[in-house]
Amino acid sequence: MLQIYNSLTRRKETFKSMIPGQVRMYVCGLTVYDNMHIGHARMLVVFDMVARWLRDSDYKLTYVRNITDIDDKIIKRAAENGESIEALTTRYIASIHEDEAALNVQRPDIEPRAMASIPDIVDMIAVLIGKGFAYQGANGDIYYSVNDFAGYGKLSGKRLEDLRAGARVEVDEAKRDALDFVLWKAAKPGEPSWPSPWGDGRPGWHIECSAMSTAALGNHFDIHGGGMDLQFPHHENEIAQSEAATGEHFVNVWMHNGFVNIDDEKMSKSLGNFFTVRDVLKRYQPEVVRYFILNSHYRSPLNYSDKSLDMAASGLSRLYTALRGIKAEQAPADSEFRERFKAAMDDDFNTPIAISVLFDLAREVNRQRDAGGKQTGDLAALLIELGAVLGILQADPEIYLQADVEESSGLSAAQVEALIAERNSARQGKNWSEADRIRKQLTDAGIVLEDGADGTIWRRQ
RNA sequence: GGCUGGGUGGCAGAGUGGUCAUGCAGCGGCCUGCAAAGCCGUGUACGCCGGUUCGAUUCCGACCCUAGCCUCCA
Repeated sequence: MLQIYNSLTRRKETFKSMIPGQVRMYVCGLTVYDNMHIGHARMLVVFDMVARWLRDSDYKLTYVRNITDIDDKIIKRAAENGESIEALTTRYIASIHEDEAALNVQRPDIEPRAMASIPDIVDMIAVLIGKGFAYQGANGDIYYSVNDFAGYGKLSGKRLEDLRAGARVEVDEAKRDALDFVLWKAAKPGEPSWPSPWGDGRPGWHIECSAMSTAALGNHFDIHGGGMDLQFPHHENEIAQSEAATGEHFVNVWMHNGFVNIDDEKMSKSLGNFFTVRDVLKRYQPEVVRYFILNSHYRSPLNYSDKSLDMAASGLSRLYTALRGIKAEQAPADSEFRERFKAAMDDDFNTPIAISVLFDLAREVNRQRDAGGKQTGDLAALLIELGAVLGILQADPEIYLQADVEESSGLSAAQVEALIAERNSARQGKNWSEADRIRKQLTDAGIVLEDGADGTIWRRQ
């Protein structure tokens, strides 16, 4: 039985899908005006893992993740670059899709874009105005009236009075209440706009997700995800908009992934302390990044550093080393490892424990191999199969272990093999000092040699 | 100030009312020309102070420290 921590109730609950055997999930995607950083990668990998586990648990999943392609920052960036919004967003959507593919993140079933969803957005705003939940300010903007929605604050545990007491709430003459948020921004010169019953303009950010999720999945669906920072106000506002518009309960389970930190401080654009996925992939294989992310629980903070990535690389190498030189056979249907893995994943997607099961399984593979056991190939197949749920261990071990990255020490596979051949002829002549000299040269270049009965194999550190 | 979280062994990171997390690093052994990899063995970890209990890192209370949100943000 799958248990999921629900941000709405602040506890773990047994997951029960609305339609037996089917799950509908919406996740807030990226605003496309720059390359993605490791924090975005975490969100993508976490919900990819969730999607894989739901499918592995035999749910028919409809996974929707939006693209925000119209927004203040996009307009600003396009103006700075002197390019069109379309050119900017097209470029970054392509970049993000490339990074996703590198990280082995499967594409969502539906990837709606805000600009293509304007009619749905306008419709929802019209309903909100009609029901008295929204009004037009003196400046022409349409606002949501938080005082008219009784449940405002239920997701984030905030009360309107407390929010008003916060010193940083902006004062805006056009709003009836300082906490009211914009649904439709009246057109400004030089900015893109669309027609609406309230004049030309463009949508506010929050209404985009309400409209896109409802259009794709209906008024009421199973899971809504996103980063922890979206809980308030974005998700709170989505609830207010959608529930006011439809009169129905919006989402059953709210899931929020934790942040990636640098030196225990949130990684973010505004703090300027972020690492892009592209930069990190110059030094580490994408699978290392994926392993690093899944090696801690999705709700915990994750501290990024070279050291932690190095440690992740070491751990992943151990798993691949267990698979090295073994022909995978038939994964056993019944296995203690399989059961433990499932129990971990069913417990609110506890991937650190699931990975620990992989290590236990790798040890058993190694033992069996050392003992010449018949089950070696079967257990290796199981290790690969369970790895697939996490999106790891799917490469040929030889290829993974010898793969080069852009910023490496620089020895090509051919150079390594030439040096190995040289060393092996020295070894044949029992010229140990020469053999050790060559090995030292390789070690210094990050190449690890292993002399076995069938010859010498190598890998990158 | 309000609302959420978190403080675990050298490091990373789970978890639990009373023998095991797991990984990295370290140490000893086997193996090896020597290594590497692997296997075996190895570490009196749970912020502080009280309380409940036969027994608490795990439950309760206070305290200290820390992160996030309250403004765009995965």
